[in-house]
Amino acid sequence: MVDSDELESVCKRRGFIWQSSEIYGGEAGFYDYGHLGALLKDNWERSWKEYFLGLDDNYHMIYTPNILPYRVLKASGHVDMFSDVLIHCMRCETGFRADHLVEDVIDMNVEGLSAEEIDKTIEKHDITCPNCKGALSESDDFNMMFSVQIGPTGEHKGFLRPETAQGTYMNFFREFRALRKKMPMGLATIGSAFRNEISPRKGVYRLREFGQAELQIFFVPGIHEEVFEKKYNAEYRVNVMLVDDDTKLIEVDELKDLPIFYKYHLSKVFEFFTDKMNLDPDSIRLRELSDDERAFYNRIHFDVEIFLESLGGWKEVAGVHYRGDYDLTKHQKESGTKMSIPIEGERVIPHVLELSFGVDRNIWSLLDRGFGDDDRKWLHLPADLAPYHVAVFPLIRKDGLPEKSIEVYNRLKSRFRAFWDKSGSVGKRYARMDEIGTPFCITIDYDTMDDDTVTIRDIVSKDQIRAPITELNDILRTLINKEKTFSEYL
RNA sequence: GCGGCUGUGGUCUAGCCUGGUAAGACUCAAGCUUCCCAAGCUUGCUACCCGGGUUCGAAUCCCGGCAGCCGCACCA
Repeated sequence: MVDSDELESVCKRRGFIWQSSEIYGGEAGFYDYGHLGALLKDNWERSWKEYFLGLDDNYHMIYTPNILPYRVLKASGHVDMFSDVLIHCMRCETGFRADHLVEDVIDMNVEGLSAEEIDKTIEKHDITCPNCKGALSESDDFNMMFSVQIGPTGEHKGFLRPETAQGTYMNFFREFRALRKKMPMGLATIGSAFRNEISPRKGVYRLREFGQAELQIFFVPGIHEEVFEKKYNAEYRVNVMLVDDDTKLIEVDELKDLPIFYKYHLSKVFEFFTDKMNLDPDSIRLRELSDDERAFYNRIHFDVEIFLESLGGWKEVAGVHYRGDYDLTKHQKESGTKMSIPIEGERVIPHVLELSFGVDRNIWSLLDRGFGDDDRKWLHLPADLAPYHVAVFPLIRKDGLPEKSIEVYNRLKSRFRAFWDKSGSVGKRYARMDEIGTPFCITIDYDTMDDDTVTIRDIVSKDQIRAPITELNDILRTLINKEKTFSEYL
């Protein structure tokens, strides 16, 4: 059982994550990454890039701005759809989402209606507060986007982007040409997105500014799927929960109604969590969303959920969304810029498969799943993601051991993220490294002074091996890259 | 946004009811000690969420704000 108070305490004490602007009392929905959190986040992002760009030679990274002009988000539908019409009872003050209230009472689809239209509907059907039958206020449009004024007089309206994807969609055609018209094409990006959540809570899980890592894959169904079919492994096993069903581990090919391009990427996403984040398959599931839960433009939608005790259960950390041609069609129509590509003499607008990851939620998952406070407090992180790969200590602080340990540290620090310490006892230093997830600790003792060998201590087992200083680079590299396990060196 | 609870060194807590200039544990830093898993010793840094009010005097009582937790609502 993860003690989330203890985990939070470690995060603050050691330098991972804490509330932003805290010296002024803080503001809900914003978090800072300290020096260890920043290392962990950078490492996760690097691993994500290596893995997902590695899926295909035509998958690439791009970066686009945080601020988008009004017209972009008008075209994407966010100005109209990314908002809630709120209403409250004038007697008992209870607040409601106006569209839900109207739908409950008169059974009509009010999606996309403006505040004025909803007010008219409420008046027409004489709808009152479901709690106390009191009269309802006029409804109020609440858009989840942060608006910004661009330019000296603010004459250009814009928004902080509510998702990183729109910047990518707008670049589809330029990159299609720059990449010499090769399809399928993948454009990935990592960056911040902003949503003015009504009630951000649960630490880093619902933020107003958060990181997204997204890969948008462009292709034309029936034309460009061969690439995926070749890579697809029907026997790959994934943990899924279908609508109205229990969680079960099955071969991905048993997901019969899904196209291969979808199953291929779904299984690769699952593999990222098991192989790169080292999460137990039992703690990960792919959950199919019902029609109600899915955004209207998503044709197929599975969320990746991880069981996080600190947040009370299964929590969404990523999603695989088949968005069809919705986005490119909208941008072609509103911008007047061609988004279609020539296929057998016709022009076709490509479809999009989106792999979307919440960066902060993924970082939190590593901390939650990795934290143990049984006999000791320790973090079990994948070695290549840990803030430090290796720490170097003198066993005791005399007889030249500290100087020798600095020599070893200097040999390692250009190749690894290394840390050197001499304060307290060696046990204390191991404990400190346990707490921040440093997988390996090297100790210089009296034998080192005779024969230039050192001990390497493993965070998981606390076992030690003895190795010559000259072999440290190779041993650490094979351990961090998982070419060999620690026990194979025992 | 509504209701309930809460806010004290880096972390976690005591003190608050019954106003009189803050205590402990751990952590951290410097040093001593120490031949492998938070030992011990010495010294040291660091706090009453913010603002206003009552009072000779406020961590303590009152009001307002902010933040956090729980519940409701929300989560394109």
